[in-house]
Amino acid sequence: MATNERRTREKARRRQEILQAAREVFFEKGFHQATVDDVAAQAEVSKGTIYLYFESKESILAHLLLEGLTLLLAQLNEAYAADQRLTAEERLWRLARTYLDFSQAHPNYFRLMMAFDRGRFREHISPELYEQILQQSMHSLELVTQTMRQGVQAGDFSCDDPKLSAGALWAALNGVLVLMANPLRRQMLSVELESMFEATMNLVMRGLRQPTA
Amino acid sequence: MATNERRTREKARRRQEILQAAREVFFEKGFHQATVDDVAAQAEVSKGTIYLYFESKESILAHLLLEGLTLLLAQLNEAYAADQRLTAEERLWRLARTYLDFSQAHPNYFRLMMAFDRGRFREHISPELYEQILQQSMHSLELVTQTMRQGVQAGDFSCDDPKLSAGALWAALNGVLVLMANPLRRQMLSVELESMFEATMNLVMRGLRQPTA
DNA sequence: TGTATAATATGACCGCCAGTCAGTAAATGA
DNA sequence: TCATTTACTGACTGGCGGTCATATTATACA
Repeated sequence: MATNERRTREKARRRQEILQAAREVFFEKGFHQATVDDVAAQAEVSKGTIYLYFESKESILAHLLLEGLTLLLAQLNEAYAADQRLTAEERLWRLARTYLDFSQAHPNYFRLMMAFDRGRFREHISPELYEQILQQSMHSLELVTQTMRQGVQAGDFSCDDPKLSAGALWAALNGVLVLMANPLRRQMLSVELESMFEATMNLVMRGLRQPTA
Repeated sequence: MATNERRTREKARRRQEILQAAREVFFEKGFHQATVDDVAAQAEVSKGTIYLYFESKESILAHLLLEGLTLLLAQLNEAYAADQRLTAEERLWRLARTYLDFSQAHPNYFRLMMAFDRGRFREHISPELYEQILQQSMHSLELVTQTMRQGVQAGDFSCDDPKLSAGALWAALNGVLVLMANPLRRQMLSVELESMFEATMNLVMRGLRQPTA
């Protein structure tokens, strides 16, 4: 009896349809403006059905975030593995550039990531989902940490703790991307994202090259 | 007739009472959990009265943010002006440390500042208030920029654009403070805020000292 | 002091929305 | 064909931000 199998498939498809509808509605109107009824209408199901597939509005958003993280991780992986002969510094630049590009190409996903760090999600989603989200970002960070180690081993970098340095780079980039996402901040600093990105990366890179005091 | 004067005074006092109540309620329960009725109850007025003094729930929050920014600016000013003989590098460390301390001593104010950067306020508050908030942060940043200039003039730093470097430092610190505010992120990185702060500052400082390529 | 007027405060009420659940429809299997 | 499980529906509920007609209090003036 292949019925069950088909059922499972159809259920997964319906779930994807809802997620697709949510992506369109949330990214179009913004999470707060968009209502679950909007999503239901877009997905051409009733509101009740939404809640058969997702536990809450926030949970839908969290699944979108997971999508975004998976996409980002894929791109970072690609950047990381593209050329085996890259120096650590070149690799860091590539990873950072990939992150920058991602934030520009998928601002909505990026916003979700930043919202996650601010901790609004935790209370509204299952621990399992939360764990998955965390895992994805840990994998991404691991690529940076590995590159730090590579740099230390090659004698290019001198840092006591690669993980710490990776975290610092990550945090700094987050800060830049969030800050420069605001048009009025750009105006206030009279500078565009690209310049700020390069300035920050240069500062950090020079710091990494320098011998530890 | 001094009646009007007294009226004005009492109105300002009532406004402060509501703000005080909002501070307690919002910081205790969190902005989203707290209701305007909660604030009204705490302030011992009716809900309607709240709306005689503030245009919206978000507007109250924005005024609290302004409070926080004013407090921060005062502390930064103090740190900046404390000792005239400080080198630029020492000053930057003091300013950064002051910011760090502020974020720890007043996490709720700090959260508001970060929320502001995410841009959720703009639609809900008056342009004037928005402008004031922006002004406060510009003043704060100006202290950092000035210090950068000092460093360049003294020959300690070599950076093309002091404002840009100030922005980079600011953004990086924001990133660190936001990231490390999340307990699970600290766990993920197996590091505490203090270490991350110093690591990031060291990276940036070394970058500033280095001659530009 | 009494009364008209203005300033202030109130809380019942409205519209909106996330989330629920009793009921309906469709698919399955015997 | 009919019983049972599965999938779906949308009217309804509770809660909250915000409003406004009404009440209360303070002031001005005779």
